[in-house]
Amino acid sequence: MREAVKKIERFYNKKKRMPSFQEVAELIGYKSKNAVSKLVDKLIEREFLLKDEQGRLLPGRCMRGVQVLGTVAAGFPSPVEEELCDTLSLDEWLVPHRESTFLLKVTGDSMQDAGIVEGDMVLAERGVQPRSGDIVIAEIDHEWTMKYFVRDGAKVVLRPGNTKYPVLVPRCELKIAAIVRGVIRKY
Amino acid sequence: MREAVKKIERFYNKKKRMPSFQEVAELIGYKSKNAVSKLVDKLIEREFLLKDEQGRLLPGRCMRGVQVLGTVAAGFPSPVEEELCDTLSLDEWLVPHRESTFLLKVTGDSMQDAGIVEGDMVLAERGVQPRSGDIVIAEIDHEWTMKYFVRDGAKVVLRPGNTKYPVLVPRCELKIAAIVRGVIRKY
DNA sequence: TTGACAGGTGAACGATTGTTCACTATACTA
DNA sequence: TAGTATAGTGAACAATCGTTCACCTGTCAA
Repeated sequence: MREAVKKIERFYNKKKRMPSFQEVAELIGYKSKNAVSKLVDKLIEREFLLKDEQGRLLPGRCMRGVQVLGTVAAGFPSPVEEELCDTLSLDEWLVPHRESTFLLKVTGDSMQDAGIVEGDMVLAERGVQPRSGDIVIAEIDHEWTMKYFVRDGAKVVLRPGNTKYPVLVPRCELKIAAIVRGVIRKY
Repeated sequence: MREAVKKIERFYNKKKRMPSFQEVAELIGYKSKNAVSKLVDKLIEREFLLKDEQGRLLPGRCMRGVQVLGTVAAGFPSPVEEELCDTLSLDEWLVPHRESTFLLKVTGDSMQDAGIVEGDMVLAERGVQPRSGDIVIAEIDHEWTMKYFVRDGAKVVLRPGNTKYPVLVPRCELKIAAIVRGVIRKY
């Protein structure tokens, strides 16, 4: 049962598509597609799988993404609780609009107080109106930089997340290219 | 051409499976599957799509994931360069082993010098041998915490990423549950 | 001992799959 | 003006799809 889900999952990760009923049969060791049909019904009930309108298999919520557990400081979930956990696809969670989103590598330490350090990847979204306090990717006086976007009365300034650096006041022009939607660091 | 890719991409994101040739025809406005067949051949050549061994469509590298651009401080890519960019699936990039990886919400500020602040999500992987300098999720003297794992001679200590807090030396027992593989922050 | 039931087999079904062929229309080249 | 790719149509093809039916096992409770 649980074993079958894992095998289907492996198939999906390798081939990047869901198996057919016949392939599931071969995967598990069944000799009949009917056995698969009954198994699939149960897996759908437990949300491991989905079916499209033509009966083909689709990955359920449990097939893609990462398990989400509790919090670090507030204690660690027991193995029993883990079974009840939710799963989350990083792509779907972090990237609502694929076309206008892109990834940018960070250099410099001008945003380190915001927890963004050299080597981090930044998820930025184009074509969104920035609000005061947002972190933005901007072109100020023909130079590209990442800073806090702050509306100070009628004026707009770019404030770094590091007291070592000065607040930038646009002299001739300020173009907001994108706002930062997320930060990703990989060790 | 580019339009067709976008329509297929939308189909894939919505239905979580690739369309059949007939569905592509309806999507684009073709009345013949053969027209699709010829179009697909070209899209495969440009790596927008793939085919499996049975001729079905698979998402190519360009269909999933986020565009990766240059660096922030080192200048901003021009629109021409963007076309040459690579794409990256966050799930595949950050989660090599789905079964042993999980997501944990961070509370407290004990790792803020490492750029991990309250509210961040931490990607942790179970069952890996920690090396000195790794950030780990550990149970020290029956309490769960996230700290640097430091091998100090023969002894092992847990060092926080914040000078406000003391270095933890395990009194009775220290269990390393997982090592931190990544940090994710969403605004 | 009997009955019900869950789990699996095997075969047949219509529907849909991707492929292929002959054919038409448009656009561009020589 | 004739010739040649390019792009799309429409129909036929075998193969595969998921579904469904009757049937064969065990297992467990009454």
